[in-house]
Amino acid sequence: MNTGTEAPRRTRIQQEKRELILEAALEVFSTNGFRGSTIDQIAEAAGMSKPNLLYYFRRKEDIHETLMQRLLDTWLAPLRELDDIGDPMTELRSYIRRKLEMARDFPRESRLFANEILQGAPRIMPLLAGELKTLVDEKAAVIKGWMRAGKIARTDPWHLIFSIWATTQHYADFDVQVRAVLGPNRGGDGRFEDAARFLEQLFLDGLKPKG
Amino acid sequence: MNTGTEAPRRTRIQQEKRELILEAALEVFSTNGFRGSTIDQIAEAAGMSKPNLLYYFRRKEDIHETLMQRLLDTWLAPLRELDDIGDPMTELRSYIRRKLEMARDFPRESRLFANEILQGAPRIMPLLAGELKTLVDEKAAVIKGWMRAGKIARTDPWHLIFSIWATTQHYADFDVQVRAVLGPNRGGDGRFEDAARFLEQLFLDGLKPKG
DNA sequence: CAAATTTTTGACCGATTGGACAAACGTTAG
DNA sequence: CTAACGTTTGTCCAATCGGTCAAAAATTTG
Repeated sequence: MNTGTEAPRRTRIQQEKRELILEAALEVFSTNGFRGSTIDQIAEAAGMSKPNLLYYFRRKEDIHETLMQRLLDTWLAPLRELDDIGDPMTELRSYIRRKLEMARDFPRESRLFANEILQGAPRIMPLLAGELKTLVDEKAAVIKGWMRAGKIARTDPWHLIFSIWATTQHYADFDVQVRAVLGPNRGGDGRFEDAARFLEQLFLDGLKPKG
Repeated sequence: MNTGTEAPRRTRIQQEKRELILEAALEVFSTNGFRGSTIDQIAEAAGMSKPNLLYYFRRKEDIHETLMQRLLDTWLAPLRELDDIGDPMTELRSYIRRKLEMARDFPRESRLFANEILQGAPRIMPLLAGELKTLVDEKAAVIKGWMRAGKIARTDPWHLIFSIWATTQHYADFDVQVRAVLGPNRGGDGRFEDAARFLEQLFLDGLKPKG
């Protein structure tokens, strides 16, 4: 009765090994990009032979695709949670905080995504112009409502969202540079709290001195 | 009298062809990363055969290295120009504007740099911890002076610089995503002016509604 | 237990990779 | 013209690439 289009049944071993491979592939892909990564690298990182890996994922692209699908769900979760119910300024502040926490806790996911976009998003272009655009447009409308209600200053909601993405993901994607510039003292574990404090002030009050 | 360590003398043809190769390599490296790019791709983009290309640059790494050296000079120029002479707020605003113009006019350079950092900066790490850190520390001191003088709000100067880098370079590195989300209307040529307006407001006043 | 099924691996394949090399070609100075 | 030098290319190479396959090993099922 298996038509070939249903979700495949998987044994316990298959589930475990697939997780192992995806974990290893996340590490490798996020630091070398898709074309820069080899199946051998992933297999070695996963502690298995190349043919064994190919038994679970028949093609290199299949691993990357699976990884990307999972990524986008969790990656956009904070934006999805941006809601119209609470206080706008609080809502935005907690969105920024959540995004920064994700950059801290899931830097590899951020870099995997950055690698894909940097190289022209050849594998997720439809998703960007479809699902992502829809979501952002929806949230931009929410933000516009806040502006009309005088709850936050009037600006471009789309570019506001871009600026939040850029500033928070910077601490994952450019982590090497951030740590190099901050040096051993300021570049330690505390750098994310410093960043959180700074970003909160930036998005709240900007840089103009208080009159 | 050539000791092998002096700067090599180059014919007119050599200079021209080397330029041609570097231009082609910038295109290829910036979209595929170092490992993801092949000499054949660069040679074809430069309109010459692979052995011919290797006559001008003996190794793939040599091309990338030359590209990176040139890049860093021009890339940090705007920050170098940040000076203590003018009005602080104006000075910062024009720094942001210049960085955004560079993201618009030299997106390939931005992506080349982003690719290198994303992959752990294996080839320019010493530069980051050396020359770059020195420059940023110097400018952070200037900004701190402005804060002490009450010219701009007190925050972390290093993270301020990061946020300017992140928000401006985002429009080069994530250009595909920006255009996909903005759509054909808002994502056209005007997007950089929209971004400029938004960033100016963000860094000046933040998002708090005017009382 | 034994049979059926799933998992693992060594060996292998054609294609592509970065690079070497000598020969051919073009250019220029004497 | 010719010798010297600079430029270009076809051919080749070893290493690595993504992926196949049959057979061995391990596991599950009856």
